[in-house]
Amino acid sequence: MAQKRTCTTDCANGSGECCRTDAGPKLSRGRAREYAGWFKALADPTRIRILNLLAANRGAVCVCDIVKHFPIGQPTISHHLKILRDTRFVQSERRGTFMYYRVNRNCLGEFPNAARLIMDV
Amino acid sequence: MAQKRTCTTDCANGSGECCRTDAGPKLSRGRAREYAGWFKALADPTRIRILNLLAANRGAVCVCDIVKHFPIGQPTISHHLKILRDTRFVQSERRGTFMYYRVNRNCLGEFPNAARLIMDV
DNA sequence: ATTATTCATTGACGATTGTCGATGAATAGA
DNA sequence: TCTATTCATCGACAATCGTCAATGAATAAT
Repeated sequence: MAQKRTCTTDCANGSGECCRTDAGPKLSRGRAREYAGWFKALADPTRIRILNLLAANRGAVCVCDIVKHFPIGQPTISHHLKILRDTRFVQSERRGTFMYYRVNRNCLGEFPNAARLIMDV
Repeated sequence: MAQKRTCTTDCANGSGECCRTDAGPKLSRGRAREYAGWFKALADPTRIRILNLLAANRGAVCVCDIVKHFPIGQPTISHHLKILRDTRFVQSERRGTFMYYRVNRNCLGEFPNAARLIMDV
């Protein structure tokens, strides 16, 4: 019978022995799902460029103008805008028949916060 | 014949008229794809919690210890670790039969940079 | 009212993703 | 060498995603 080998996960106490009390994730499943959904909204090149387009324009931009800059159809742009709006990366406003979108600049500050919460303590 | 209506995308010059020169995305398709791939690596709750687990442990953690903390199989954990490693969110190191993973803390600083590049200028 | 325009929604499709079980490669002890 | 263990890879499956064409709701001009 072969002797049971043990891994030697480094402990915080620096004992160098196998860490029987190694820490699990501190983030709850729910919060992880929340963050994942947030990152998922940015996990598409088209959405990133839509966001970048909105940021490049000082004011709000109407959908028809957004569509002009992409080689995909209007329904798809609307689909992406909905995802960005649901995750609060953009805000929308109606003016008559037109829908205007602008980037939500508050989200910029949220990035470092998210990083800290995931990667720290 | 109905008169053509025009949208009134806000111009930087504040003219209030339809902005015929509204800016397109500044980010190239290639760079957008690069960023999207980066965010895509974080677009899954399990990967976020793996990252969080690694960050919660001071030293490196071997795969078998990671697996203990999740209700999914070892091949799936390995799959997620590969994605996190390919995107440089984690680093791996071999010690005998065991593979040890640690979080790459440099990535923390990259978050604000990415935010600025996407949402600014 | 009628017509034209903008934009969101629907249903459908291929492609991608997360998961699994099974297998294979590498290593260490007997 | 032989056996046991760890971990990565493969093939398969259901679920999700990005895209499209078609349709619908809302608004404005005639």
